[in-house]
Amino acid sequence: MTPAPLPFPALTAVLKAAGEATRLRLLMLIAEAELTVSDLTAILRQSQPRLSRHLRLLAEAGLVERHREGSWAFFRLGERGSAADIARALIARLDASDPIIARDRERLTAVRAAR
Amino acid sequence: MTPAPLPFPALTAVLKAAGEATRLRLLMLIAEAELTVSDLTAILRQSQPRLSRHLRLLAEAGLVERHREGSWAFFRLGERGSAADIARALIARLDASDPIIARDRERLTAVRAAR
DNA sequence: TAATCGCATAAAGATATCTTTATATGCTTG
DNA sequence: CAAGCATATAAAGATATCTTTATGCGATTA
Repeated sequence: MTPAPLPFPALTAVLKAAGEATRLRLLMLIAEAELTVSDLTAILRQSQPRLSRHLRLLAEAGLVERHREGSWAFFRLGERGSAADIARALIARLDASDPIIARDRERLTAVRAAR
Repeated sequence: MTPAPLPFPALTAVLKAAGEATRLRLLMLIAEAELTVSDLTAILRQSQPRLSRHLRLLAEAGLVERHREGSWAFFRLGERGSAADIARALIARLDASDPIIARDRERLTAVRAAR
């Protein structure tokens, strides 16, 4: 099954959203687990408003989905068949041994363990 | 054969380069034919310095290759196995019936006919 | 219910990116 | 070789994006 084609403005938005270091790191993490904003601040060591904004941009581009549970906001990759397929394809091309990514993943493991 | 993985900074650069409307249009066109800067200015109706700059950014990200022939600069997609594979994958997800893209392609046909 | 937690958002400031304008260089052609 | 063509690049101005700081609000907890 070939992926659903995106109109030009939608594809531009997806790439613009993914083409920023912090947001790409967020995508990598969210692809591995459903995570909350505070999980992500703990992993990336960046301010909560900063990450909230980046997460909003990712959601607006259709790359991630947000769902609230009580007071937490969980993020996960968008459905298969959506723009998030592009995120999956990109992640597959990322060198997992890259130090930035490897460190983020270590911290992700720590955060998950601390649950 | 799975595509060569990119380090995190390289992937960020690729997405940043592709995530801009004019550059994405350039990629679409260059994927179809080797084109010169003046071909591209005729198709996109944008100024020569503007396109030269966008082309440079695409080349720096490894998406396109430039080669000079006399006084012309031809652009084509980068080799298979390089970052340009991502460009190919993105193009495959673009809705070819999108009006912007369709119009660009018509003009591309006209430019090729005028050779 | 008062205090805290988790999150969102807006305003202001800082930074980056984009576009135009002007100019330079190397071909090519008359 | 003079003129025009194809391209590149830099400076300046315009615009967009990002980050911090401040604040608000609903949910949770003491």
